[in-house]
Amino acid sequence: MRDIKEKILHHEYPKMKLPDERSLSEIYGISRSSVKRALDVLVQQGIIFKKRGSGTFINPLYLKNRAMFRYEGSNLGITDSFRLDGKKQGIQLLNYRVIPASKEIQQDLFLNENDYVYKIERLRLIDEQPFMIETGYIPIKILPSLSPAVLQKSIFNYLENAKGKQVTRSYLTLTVEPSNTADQKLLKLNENEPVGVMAGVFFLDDGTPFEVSNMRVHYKYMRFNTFVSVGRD
Amino acid sequence: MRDIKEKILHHEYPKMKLPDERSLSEIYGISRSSVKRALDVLVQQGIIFKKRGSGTFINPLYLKNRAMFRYEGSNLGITDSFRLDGKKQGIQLLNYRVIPASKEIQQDLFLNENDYVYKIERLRLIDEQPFMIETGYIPIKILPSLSPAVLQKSIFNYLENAKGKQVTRSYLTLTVEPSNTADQKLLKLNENEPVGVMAGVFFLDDGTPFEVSNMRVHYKYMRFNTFVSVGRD
DNA sequence: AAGTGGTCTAGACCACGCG
DNA sequence: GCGTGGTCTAGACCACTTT
Repeated sequence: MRDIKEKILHHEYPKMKLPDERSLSEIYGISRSSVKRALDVLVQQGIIFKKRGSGTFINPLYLKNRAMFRYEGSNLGITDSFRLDGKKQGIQLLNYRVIPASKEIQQDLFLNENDYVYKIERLRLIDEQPFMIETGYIPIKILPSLSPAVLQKSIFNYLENAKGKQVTRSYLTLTVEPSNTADQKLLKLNENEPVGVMAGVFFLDDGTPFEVSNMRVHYKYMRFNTFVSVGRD
Repeated sequence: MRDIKEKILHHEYPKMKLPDERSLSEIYGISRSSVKRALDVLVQQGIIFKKRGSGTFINPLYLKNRAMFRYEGSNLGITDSFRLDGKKQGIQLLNYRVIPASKEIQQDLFLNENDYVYKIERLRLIDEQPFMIETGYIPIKILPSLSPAVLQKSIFNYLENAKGKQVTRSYLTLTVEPSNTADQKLLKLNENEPVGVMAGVFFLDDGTPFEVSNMRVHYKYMRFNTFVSVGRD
């Protein structure tokens, strides 16, 4: 997959068409099924598309306008899902305590009756400008040692560096709401200025639900790019 | 896949856990590979998640979020992307004319200097309730015959039924804005009630950019579910 | 050690598009 | 008719979790 992607970017398929799957399987010395798995990922990323009976083609738009497609579902979490290019990020810890997991959170994180979670409220800033209020719930059994110092930085980075665990997926619901008084105060909004809300669960690479998060985002900073493809139901 | 989805929605897996893949393959009399393909789609849709060594679990958030109108990663287009379970949809044509494509639209739709596009403004309703203002630009050369009658219904369906072309992908940017006076009037919003904006391009299955669209959605009807996974590059 | 998902294989047969 | 992608099979072996 990596090799084919490279070749596409380096224009090594001048006819905008890939070799057929059976040839690719021979070229790379792998089974056709494996070729299919690889190509299906590229389809998902919008890089190629397949036409039954005709072949597999490179999406010209991907080459012409790579910037447009570059989210590629490959950015996740706060640290890089917002366009922070070179801007200075800040985190202000608003509140932080350990509480018993509510019924709802138990359900979302697959916890038991007597499991505890951190409740973490943070204000995120970019270039001194507050742009997001984040409320997160993390099971203490996943991160038994979480200090305020760590919470001033990216929890995801901490997880990866200190624990070798990666946050690889999230299931988020995006909605829109008028701002409430807390939003207005913390995010410096007027009464008629709204927030975007991203709420959901983050998962570790092994599938463990890791955090329930609710993010209220200043509307000017709320921007979400998505490449949608039709599913066959 | 359909059967399992049904069972999930009808809470027929009370432990939030599916049978293991080998059992499913026996239950349905299919190979384990086929079970995997089916489950992988449900994973992609954020309905379930898998934990190697443990099993396959239902995403509790998915059940919670089965609210009214959803725009899912797996569905596209207006007609079926919003889950309109039994509700009556309406379309009101606000405005409709042919204009030269602006520079920006030329770029987005890969048009030439002197190409023309339809500019189509429509108000969408659900159960008599207006919920979205839609402004679309479509090249006349793709749909030379577009009548107001067609515009009262789904353009995507028309494309598929009359022209045999399918809209299979879109690239959308989601943002949040305070409502303007036009929004307030058409969508029956108060001054401090916002709209969600979905703007982007729709593509045909052969990769042709087909429509530039801007959708302003009543905030109560704006709900976007997304399952993000980190790409392995 | 047993159970569960992850990856991969080598092939069969089907459905679609095109010459 | 032939070449192409689509679907499916029946298994092998690996990696991780739980008992």
